[in-house]
Amino acid sequence: MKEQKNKKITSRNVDFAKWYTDIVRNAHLAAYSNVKGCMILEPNGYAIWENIQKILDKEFKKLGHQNVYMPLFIPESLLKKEAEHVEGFAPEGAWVTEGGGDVLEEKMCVRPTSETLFCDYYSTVVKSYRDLPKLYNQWCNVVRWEKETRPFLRTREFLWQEGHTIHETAEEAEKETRCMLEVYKNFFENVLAIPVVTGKKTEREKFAGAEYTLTVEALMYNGITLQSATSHYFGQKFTKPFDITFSNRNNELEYAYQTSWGTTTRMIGALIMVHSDDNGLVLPPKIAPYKVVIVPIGKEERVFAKAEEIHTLLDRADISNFIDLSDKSPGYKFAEAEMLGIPIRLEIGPKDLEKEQLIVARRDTSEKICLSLKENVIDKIYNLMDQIQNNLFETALKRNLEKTYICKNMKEIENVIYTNPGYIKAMWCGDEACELKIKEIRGTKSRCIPFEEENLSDVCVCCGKKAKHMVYFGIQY
RNA sequence: CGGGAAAUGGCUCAACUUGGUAGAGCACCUGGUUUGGGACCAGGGGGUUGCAGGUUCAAAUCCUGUUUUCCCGACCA
Repeated sequence: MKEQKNKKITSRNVDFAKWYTDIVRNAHLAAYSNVKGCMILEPNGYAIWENIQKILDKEFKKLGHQNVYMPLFIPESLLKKEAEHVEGFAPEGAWVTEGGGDVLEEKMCVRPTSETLFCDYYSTVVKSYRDLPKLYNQWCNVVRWEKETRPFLRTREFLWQEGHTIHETAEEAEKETRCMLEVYKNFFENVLAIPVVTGKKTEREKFAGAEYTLTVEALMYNGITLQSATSHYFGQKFTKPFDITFSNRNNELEYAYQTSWGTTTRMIGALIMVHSDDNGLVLPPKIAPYKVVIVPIGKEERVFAKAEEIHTLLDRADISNFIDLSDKSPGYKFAEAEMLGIPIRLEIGPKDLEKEQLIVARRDTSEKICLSLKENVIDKIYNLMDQIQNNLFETALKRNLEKTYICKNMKEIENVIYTNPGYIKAMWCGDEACELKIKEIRGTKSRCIPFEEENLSDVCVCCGKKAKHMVYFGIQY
């Protein structure tokens, strides 16, 4: 075989970190800027984000949520109202101290998250149980001054959505917390084709200021875990300091119950690290900006005419696609389409016209098949997109299971983490000291306590005392 | 924020050790020939060497500071 020229990216198994950034750059998802940790989202990356927004937003609205927009700045006094919250976010605050050349009387934090802004607003508009619930969400950017940054996975500025809801009863708010977690889980599994583990964060790992935090955890190709979405139950922890009261059905003044939930552009990083390969990005059809690329071979007019015909056919079926009319060789176009992660490639050349067929290439398996033009092309494409979507999910799920280990003692954890990392299922006594001890092993943290716990053993993996919970542990981005 | 490495046309690198007007491949533009896995020929454009100081007759090269990127830790979505 002829040696491939212009081989652009580092192999995934040689240097995973370099492979990752090579994909980010070569698939034109994002570029670096002059500000550390602030990236330029390029059209291909932003288009994925737009699809994420479109699909999630629809789900949120189906459940009665409405979009709002809060200010970018939080006055210091407001941020400080809930003690745990301010403590949690203090190390990563970005502050504005001057405006228009004058030093500000009160410095302002560029929002790291908007709980305090929503609370401040709710305190003025919630009067009666009749005003509840408020089911608000906002799509925006937030800033957290991270020490170490990585495109998509950890940036100082990132795009996200944050839902903030406020309810009449604890039950209703808790139901919302759980419900939104399910929305995320379904989105990850059905749209992004990323299998996830869901559960509750330990006290140590929960959101600063929450009663408890529910989480969606995903496992990357290299066995590193990624916290991918969270849903928090606040109870009255914010409504008390912010004095959000309402007259309940018994005409008593009561503090309201609250939730918040969010997910970020980090998901794009997960898409790369779960599905992509040495040829570039691989995208599940449901999230791919373009589902199909048509590559005409040669310059015959009848070939272009057929390509146009297929293009129109796909457009009418609402399958986003384009014809690659660039002045490149077919081989170049194939490689480029693979780098961009387009799920399906159609090749049309003179030979195909003779045989009344198309060549269909799958991005996920590299398989090429002949598709007769006498058949229903659209049905076949729909069908193939489903197959690709399912295959990506199944492949990832299979890998997750292979990378899930049961550990009964610290030695076993060490062994897994240092040789072939992944999810570690282990029993835990509930003591933070044990969590910290486990963290000494390459930063292994508890990911979550799953909703369905298994009884792997009666004793804690660390201290040997009576176990309270089964916990997923792992190293994380 | 600690420890390490790096920054030279869009990309990958050379020139730096020993200071003397920055060079190649790929990419890009023009014309032509091509087209079933990263085509070929000919011509052409593009860099005050990350930024700011300093040393020197002279700095990509030596010195200081700074910014960004990558890797390993600590912190976190």
